[in-house]
Amino acid sequence: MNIGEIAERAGVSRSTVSYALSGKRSVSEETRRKIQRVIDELGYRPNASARALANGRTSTIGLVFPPAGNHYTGMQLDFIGSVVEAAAVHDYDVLLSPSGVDSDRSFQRLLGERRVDGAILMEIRLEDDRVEHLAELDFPSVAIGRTAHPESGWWVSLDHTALAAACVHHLADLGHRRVAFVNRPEQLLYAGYESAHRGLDGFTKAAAERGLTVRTYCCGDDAASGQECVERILHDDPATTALVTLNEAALGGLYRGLARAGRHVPRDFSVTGIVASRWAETVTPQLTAADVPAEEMGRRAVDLLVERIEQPTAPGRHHLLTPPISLRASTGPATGTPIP
Amino acid sequence: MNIGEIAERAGVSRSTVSYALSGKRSVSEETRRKIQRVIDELGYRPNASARALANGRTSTIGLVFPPAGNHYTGMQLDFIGSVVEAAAVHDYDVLLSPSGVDSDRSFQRLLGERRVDGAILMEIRLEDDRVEHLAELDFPSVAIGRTAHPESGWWVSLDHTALAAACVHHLADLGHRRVAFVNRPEQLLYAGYESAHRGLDGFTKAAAERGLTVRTYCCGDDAASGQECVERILHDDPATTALVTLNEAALGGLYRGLARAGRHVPRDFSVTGIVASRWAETVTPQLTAADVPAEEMGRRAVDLLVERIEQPTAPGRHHLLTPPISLRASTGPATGTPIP
DNA sequence: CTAGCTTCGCGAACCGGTTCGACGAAGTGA
DNA sequence: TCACTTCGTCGAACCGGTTCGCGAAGCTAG
Repeated sequence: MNIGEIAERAGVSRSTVSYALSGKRSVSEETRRKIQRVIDELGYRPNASARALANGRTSTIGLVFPPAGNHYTGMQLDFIGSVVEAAAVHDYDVLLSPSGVDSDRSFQRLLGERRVDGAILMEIRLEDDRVEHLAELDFPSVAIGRTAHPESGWWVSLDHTALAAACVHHLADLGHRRVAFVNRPEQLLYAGYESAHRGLDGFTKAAAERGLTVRTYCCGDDAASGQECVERILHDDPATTALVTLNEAALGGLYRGLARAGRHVPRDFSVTGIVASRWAETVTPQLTAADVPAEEMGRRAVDLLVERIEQPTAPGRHHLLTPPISLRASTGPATGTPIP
Repeated sequence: MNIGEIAERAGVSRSTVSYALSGKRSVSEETRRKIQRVIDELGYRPNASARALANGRTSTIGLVFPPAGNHYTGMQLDFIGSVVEAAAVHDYDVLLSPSGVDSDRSFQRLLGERRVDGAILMEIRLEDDRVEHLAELDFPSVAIGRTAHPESGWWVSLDHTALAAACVHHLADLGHRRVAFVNRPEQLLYAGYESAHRGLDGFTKAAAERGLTVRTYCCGDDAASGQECVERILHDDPATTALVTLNEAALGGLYRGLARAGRHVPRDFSVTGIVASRWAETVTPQLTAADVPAEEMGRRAVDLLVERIEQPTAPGRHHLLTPPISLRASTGPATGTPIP
């Protein structure tokens, strides 16, 4: 069943049906009703491929998300969900693209074959060839995160520098003097992931400012690594009384490691970091943290992308978000007498 | 840049280029090389919409997933990831469709407009009009979960009945006599979600078989609800010594509730259920549970769907999975002297 | 030498929409 | 009454691929 059949049954031409549907030229009320009746009767819907071919737009956006090898974090999940819902509001579908092992291949699929009108990129690196590549091609895209040269681009990002610094200040205000930083895995840091770098940076600078003694660690994205990381921290400096993390997936393991070592949170040891609220509330005691507003970020990314798609000449726009620290139950005043 | 330009530069016709690419007719080695050189030079890739229009296949599968209002669980996340990766192996892309508030609308988009060659449905109900609707249309689809009439369909499912029963037997073997069941939220049970129903069923029957005293509860998909649910359980029957859950998102809250009530896991109280291993390992003590093999389920669902798409006449196939219970640290022998 | 078969390439039709130019009918103002 | 608009509709071209039928050239066999 196609537009020709509708036209035939309604006794009009194919173009008239098209105009009746799109409203791009006026069609008399009478013919419009005749056409609509036939459409309703047959349950006709225009073929998406044909439409995309004819007018050059697919009404689909690509979501380039990290490979599963990296375990997904809760934040990514919330994010995907919010992108899909926001896209639906603008009448776009979302095509998932694994930027996994063979990222070139799926990139080619999305862009080269023109499957999507624009793309949202996750897991941005400071020097990100994907971002540069897309900018060169003048292909609409919005990054979740900023590269080292964010001035002119389209992106939505957390201010990891400021958030990590806020965590440090919070701990310093509570009297903590020896603080550890638990980052994402080593490979990600080496690969230049911006959140890992900027978070580390913000932590280090703020700690220096407050005269804290710090150690920084990389930690795998799972509970076992988190536990092992705490062991390393307490081994390297048993006088450590607090940690800051942006590794959501390791959080449960960090708590377990502290419990095993006999450190009570928050009495003997404070924990804070940058984590989606839903997960911060899952652990006991609930985590005092800068809540990642994943839902808002997804929505804003889609809004920006749609804007970019619809007016290709517009200058770059972006949102830098700095959510406040939500005080929950995982931080407290330093006792001054750490367990030996 | 299109196939015509390639043809022109290579000095051949458009059809020859097409055949050289698809290999559906023989093309001399010499012309093939000439064409390939031009293609490589220009970085040509055939337009997906045009191809889809011409041969009637989009090389895309739809993943119909639950609305975000329901908080996503970790299992769903792992699942989405594995579907995307498995699809990529078969050269399919994945289009996400929120079956949210306006599920009809997005359904129409996917199927009516022929955006996808087939669909994978999540969050199946015992009486699921989507499944029936697709079966009537003879549209290729695979369900994650089975309806009340699963005989002839295409699906991949956990045997929630058997798994819940296995949890009961595990607890009964440890000597527990008073056991609670923590289900998904009430609305989902009422709506007929199959995992909630079959899980409850398996639990109830096995408990009767072993002569246990049981109470069953519905619980929201978040930590706060989990905590509150434990309070209810201990209020209703303080002699309860164990619980079984298939509510992953409430798990952290269940643990917190038990800790608040002064019940030590597993000394005073045992917890088990049906949960993805990654999340079972996040809580402390780690959860003894039937591990949801989300990755395997996603892969199998895609394999089935591709099979169904490629041979439309094949009879229904399915996989019913019953992963074993992984013994971790959250269950132990009943003490016989519950805390008053 | 010619009939018959392969191999290789071409042109045209087709998939199902959108859009442009043209044209007849009706309406308007002088 | 005539020139000029406006309105509603149609036919044809186009988007960028795929596929079918045909025919030219080259080979083999009788």
